[in-house]
This record gives sequence, structure tokens and C-alpha cells, in this order.
Amino acid sequence: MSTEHTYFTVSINPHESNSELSVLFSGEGKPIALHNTGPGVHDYYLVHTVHSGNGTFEMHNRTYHCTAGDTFIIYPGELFRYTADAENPWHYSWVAFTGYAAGVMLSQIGVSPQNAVITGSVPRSMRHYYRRIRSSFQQSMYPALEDMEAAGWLRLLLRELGRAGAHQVKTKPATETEIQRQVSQAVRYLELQYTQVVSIEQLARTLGYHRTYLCKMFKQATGLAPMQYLFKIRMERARQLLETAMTIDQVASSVGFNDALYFSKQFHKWSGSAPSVYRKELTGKGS
DNA sequence: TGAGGCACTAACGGGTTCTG
DNA sequence: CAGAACCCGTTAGTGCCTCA
Repeated sequence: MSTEHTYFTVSINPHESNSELSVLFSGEGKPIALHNTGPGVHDYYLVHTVHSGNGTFEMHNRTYHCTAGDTFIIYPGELFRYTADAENPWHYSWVAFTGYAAGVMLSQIGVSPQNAVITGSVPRSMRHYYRRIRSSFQQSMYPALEDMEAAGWLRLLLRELGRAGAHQVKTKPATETEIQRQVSQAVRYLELQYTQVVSIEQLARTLGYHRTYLCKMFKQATGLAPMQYLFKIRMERARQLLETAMTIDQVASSVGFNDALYFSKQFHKWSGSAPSVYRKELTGKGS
């Protein structure tokens, strides 16, 4: 046990994953009075929930005084520091995670680097989810399955946080017009159908609008034309898939390109490197 | 003001061929 | 297997306009 903690336990995920959400490690501890972590920067998200006691958390030029039921979130690349109280040092659990959907999920539960604390969760149920995440890593000879299980518990934990901070959760404005609603539908459609051949003409017909009008409204709402938006989704997804062992051909067809050569051309235009070059640069960095 | 038609231009998408 | 260059038909984006 650490001499700076009266209680300390941590479980590490042995599986390396590039999925949308993946737990890296999780732990629980009770640091000694005035125990300080940071200033520092992480390259992953790190969530702490306070079960009892007090402490302060600093990030993005803000200081938060946290107590039982509060959760603070450290964002990748953000300078942070947190310190246990002198009189009544906190007892907390933490979970570190990564994944391309992590940022969106945190945004959906109402937190951001500028507003990185959620108050009012039930310490008992939160502690339960942290324990289930840790126990995911202690059971089988199949690390990939444990990774999936831990990510599942993490989702439930985030849902619990979202409920606790319901007043912070983003909701759709009641004043949304019919066309704004249809543009949201179109966005959703593109996000789900990017693996298929998509026709804007067909999409507009499905929503009951003329193609030119939908294009105009879409651009007004998102800042991008429908095809540009689709292109962005496809390229970002392709970049993630290039980090796996898939061939260029498989990556191309996975993001809606029937022709790998054409995909290669488009990826080069978007990222500045051809897919194979991008992959080599990645493995170069990794070694 | 919302909806959409017309016409023009730009970009896309995919085929072919060649190269490393 | 992957990338580059070129070509060409198709499709998307957009400005301007009319209509209800």
C-alpha cells in the first residue's frame, strides 16, 4: 500500500483497445491529509467520485471544493491538481478511460473542461459501479471480454452521473423548428449510414424536402454541406481503423468507399498522407 | 418566410493504366 | 498490394428566382 494513503487499491485493464470507450484502470483510495496530486497532464480521461471527506480540484483556471457525492473529471491535455483536505481528507474511487466516443459521452452528461464537476450523485451506487469495473479485470483468461465488460459498467456509471447532474445535461430546445428537427435527423442518418453509399437526393426525398433546400438548411445548421459532413465522419473513422490491423481495402469499404484507390486519394487529400504512410507514421511513433 | 425550381459550376466517384 | 495520374460521366452546392 502507498504510504500516502491509508487505503489504496487499483486494477489495470490488460487489454489494449482502440474501441469507442475503453477503461484503462480503476482504483479506490483514501489519501492522507493534504496529499497532493499534480500539477500534471494526462493523455486520458480520469474520473474521481468522492465517497466521503473533502478536497479541492483545480483545472482550466477553476478551483472546485468537492465533498461526498461530487465527481470531478480530468480531461486529456488539461493541466490539473487535486488536494485532500487537511481536517477531513477525502475517500474516492477513480476510473481512467479513453476512446473516440468518450468526449461526446461526457458532453452528453453535461460536463466539459470548463465545467468539470458533477454534484449530487449517490455515493453508494457510484461505488458499486467502480467496484464492478475493477472486478471485471480479475476474472478470466479473456482480456478482450473483460475490456468489454468494464466498458459496459463505465457506461452505467456515466449514466448515473448524467442522472445526478440532470440539470447540467444538454436537452433539445423546445423552440426547435420542423426543419431544424429534420436537419438533426439528416445528421443522425449520415452518422449511422456512413458505411453505405449515401445519396443526398435520396436523403432529401426521405425527409420530404427538396435537395437544394435541405442542403441550404443543413449548411446553415452545421456549417458544412451534407457531403462535406459525411466526408468528415468517414475520414475520422478511417483514421481510427488504420490504427488496427485491417487492410486499406477493408478500411475503405468499412467507411463507405467501394474503391480503395479512390479512398486512398481522398484520405491523402484530407490528412496530407496516404493511408499506408499514415499507418507507418503511427507505428513509427508507437515504437 | 418557407419551400422549391432552374441553371451553372465545382467536386465527386470510379475506371484504366502504370509504377514501385 | 498500394499509390499516382488522368479521364469523364454523375452528383452536389449555390445563387437567383418565383410562388403560396
